[in-house]
Amino acid sequence: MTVSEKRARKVEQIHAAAARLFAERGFHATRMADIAAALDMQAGSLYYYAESKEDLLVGIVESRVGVAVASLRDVLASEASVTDKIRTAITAHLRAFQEDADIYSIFNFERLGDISPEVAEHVDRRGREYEALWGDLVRAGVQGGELRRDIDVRVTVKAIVGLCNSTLLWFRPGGRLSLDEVSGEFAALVLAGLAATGGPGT
Amino acid sequence: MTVSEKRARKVEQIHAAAARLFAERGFHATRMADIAAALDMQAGSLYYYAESKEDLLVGIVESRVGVAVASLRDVLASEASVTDKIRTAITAHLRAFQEDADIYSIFNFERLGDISPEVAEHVDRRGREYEALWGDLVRAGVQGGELRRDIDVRVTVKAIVGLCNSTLLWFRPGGRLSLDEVSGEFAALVLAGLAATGGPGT
Amino acid sequence: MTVSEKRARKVEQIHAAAARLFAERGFHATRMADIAAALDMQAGSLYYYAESKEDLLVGIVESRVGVAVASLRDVLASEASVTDKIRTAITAHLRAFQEDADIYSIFNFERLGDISPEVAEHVDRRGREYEALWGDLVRAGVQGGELRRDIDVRVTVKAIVGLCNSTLLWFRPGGRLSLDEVSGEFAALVLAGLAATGGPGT
Amino acid sequence: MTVSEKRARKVEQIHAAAARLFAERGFHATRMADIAAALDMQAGSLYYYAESKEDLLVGIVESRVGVAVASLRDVLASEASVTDKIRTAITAHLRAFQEDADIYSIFNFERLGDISPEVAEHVDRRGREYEALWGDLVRAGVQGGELRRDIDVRVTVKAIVGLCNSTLLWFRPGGRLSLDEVSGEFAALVLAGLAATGGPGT
DNA sequence: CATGAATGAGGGTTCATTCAT
DNA sequence: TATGAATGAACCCTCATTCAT
Repeated sequence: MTVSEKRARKVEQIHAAAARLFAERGFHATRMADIAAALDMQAGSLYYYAESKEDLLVGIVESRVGVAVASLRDVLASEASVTDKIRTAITAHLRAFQEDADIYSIFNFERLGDISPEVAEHVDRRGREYEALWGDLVRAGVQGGELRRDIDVRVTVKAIVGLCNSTLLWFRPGGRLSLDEVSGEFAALVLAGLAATGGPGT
Repeated sequence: MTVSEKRARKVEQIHAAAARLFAERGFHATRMADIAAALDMQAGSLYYYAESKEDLLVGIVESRVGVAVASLRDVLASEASVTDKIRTAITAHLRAFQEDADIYSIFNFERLGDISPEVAEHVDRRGREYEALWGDLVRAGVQGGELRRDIDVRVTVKAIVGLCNSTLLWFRPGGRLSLDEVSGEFAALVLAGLAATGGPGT
Repeated sequence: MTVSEKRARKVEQIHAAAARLFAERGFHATRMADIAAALDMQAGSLYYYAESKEDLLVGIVESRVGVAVASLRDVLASEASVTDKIRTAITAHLRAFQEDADIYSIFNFERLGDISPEVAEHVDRRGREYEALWGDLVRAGVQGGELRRDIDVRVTVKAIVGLCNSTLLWFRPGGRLSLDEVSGEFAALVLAGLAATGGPGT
Repeated sequence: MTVSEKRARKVEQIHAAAARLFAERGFHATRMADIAAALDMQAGSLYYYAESKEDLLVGIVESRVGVAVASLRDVLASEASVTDKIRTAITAHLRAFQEDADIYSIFNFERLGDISPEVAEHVDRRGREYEALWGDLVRAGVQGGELRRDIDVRVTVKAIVGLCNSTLLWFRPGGRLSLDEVSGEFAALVLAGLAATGGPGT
């Protein structure tokens, strides 16, 4: 393992520890000393790897933003029906949250604009892209007759995304229901909620 | 107006200003001086009305927690069908959020447990009560045949509440859709999503 | 004494204490705690009056820069001969240094450009003005025949000013010679050094 | 080249780089990392050649102090007239400053007493020796009738040395005037300023 | 009640220095 | 010898809180 590989690994460890604490306690309530302690270091040592606490947050965010969008893009690129795509996309969303709960908690709950306007704008842009993809999916469903004609696409997208995001506040793996059960339940609610009642064209 | 009435009014003004700032910037990022400045006061003067910044948050939370539950209890006490009650309850939820966005933002996004375990427990208890009422409503709908038999009540409740809560992040009065339009859209999604497909008893 | 007068007085006390320490130890070697201790305060309290340590330096410099130039301008406006003006101006320079040794030490020895480019530029500009006035004086002496024709005006000015400035490093009131004796000696050296040897026009 | 020669050479490089930075930015504003960077090294590596930052300064100062005195002693040992010796000594002073501006900037502007009282005392002693030599020269001129009787020798020496030292603040080789021109101008000023007006013995 | 002033604890950050490799 | 890494003390600065007036 080269020197710079070791360094990169350490940076990643620091990002991971910081992300966890930022997600758990919030950016402001997390002290550099907390992050350092989580890694058995001194606070000052962190500055060997990051220029500032803010830089830590920016580094975390920048390194992960875009993953969610990419994953949904894959789902959309498939040949499945809109119904199947929605089901799959909801599962993907929840799975991403489970795998990277820290970063998504930061995206959703931290006021990034107060910390770094640039990174906030970056995250917002990705969020808008994500919602735009969902919008395309829903619109396609309406046009193809799988989904109701009378829905408002943008509010519907907000609803689906908000629904999925809300799991951040309560879902914990190992609880009563598995992630797949929850996403199944969500998908059933959403699909039934949006389904065209009669056949296509009604 | 008696002296103590004036005092109570001032306390309320302070709570309102603090609630707004806590909601906008977060508890940690809000300084006592910010709150004071919003009221054309000096930071030190706040201590005639609150013992501490924490106490301010606790006061805000304690004075409002329970309103949401009470409002839902009213909805449940009515004679309407489950379907109508759900529709009304969603509207009530969104309306409460619009009227008191600050306090609900604090409930949803602030880590109360890190500030005051007691108040956090209090809020959580009310939240559980609120969800319990929703649970009763949903269960009644299932039993009465208005709602699908195969739903998981607790996840369904999480879904509905999470859906409604998510409006805190994007809904702004005066936007493209009115609050009633959004709640109508949400209700349609939820009701269609949960509706028993065949007639009662199927 | 009004509230804002008291405040202004305190600011002045802080500036004076800071100026003295900056002059004695240098800006970087002076800690905010040192300044505060000189005033029987806590370091944090200084921030009630100044935004930063840098701001303290800037405040000190900005409030005094220009005094030396003004004083020389007065000398130049008089009706005396160039010879007398030079003598008077040298005395004025040394007297200003004695009265405000702190600020002039800062001007001369602190690297202001590393602390605040704006304030450094301001001080430099004043310094150039000061030298320009000396240049006018010396040139007038040459043209009027009081001073030698073969001198280089700019170097001569640097010499005179450098000579006077050097007293910052060694002159202390109460020493063997009084300030007037030193300035008399300096003036004699400079005037004899620059005097036209023959009569005017030689 | 032996191992210890290589080491000595490296020490000298480090001293040179450190001296330059200390002169440019000041001791406190110069970081060990800056010095190391100037030599394409890591800060930690400097500790193979110096025990501390302070030690670096001490090493620089100790290795050069005395050169100026030696050079003046040579001038004094010659057979020239006092007038010629003064002219030569002024040139030597300015030349030494040009060749070793860094070290003389440190001598003149750094508060050595705050860093190492011993080295400060050493430098001061050398400075006093230097001034004593100048004093001998001036006194000889007075006694020999070349210089005015009424001058105060010590102030005159301070004046000459201060004058020469001030070039550190503004003289840059390659400017409008050469170093020889400046020292010629200075010598003319000083010699005319000190010259006995009547013949010897007046 | 309200304010201006002051406090002091604590947090982010810097940097000379050390040390295992 | 040189480096990357880590340390820890110290510094600047913030801010909730207190208090005399």
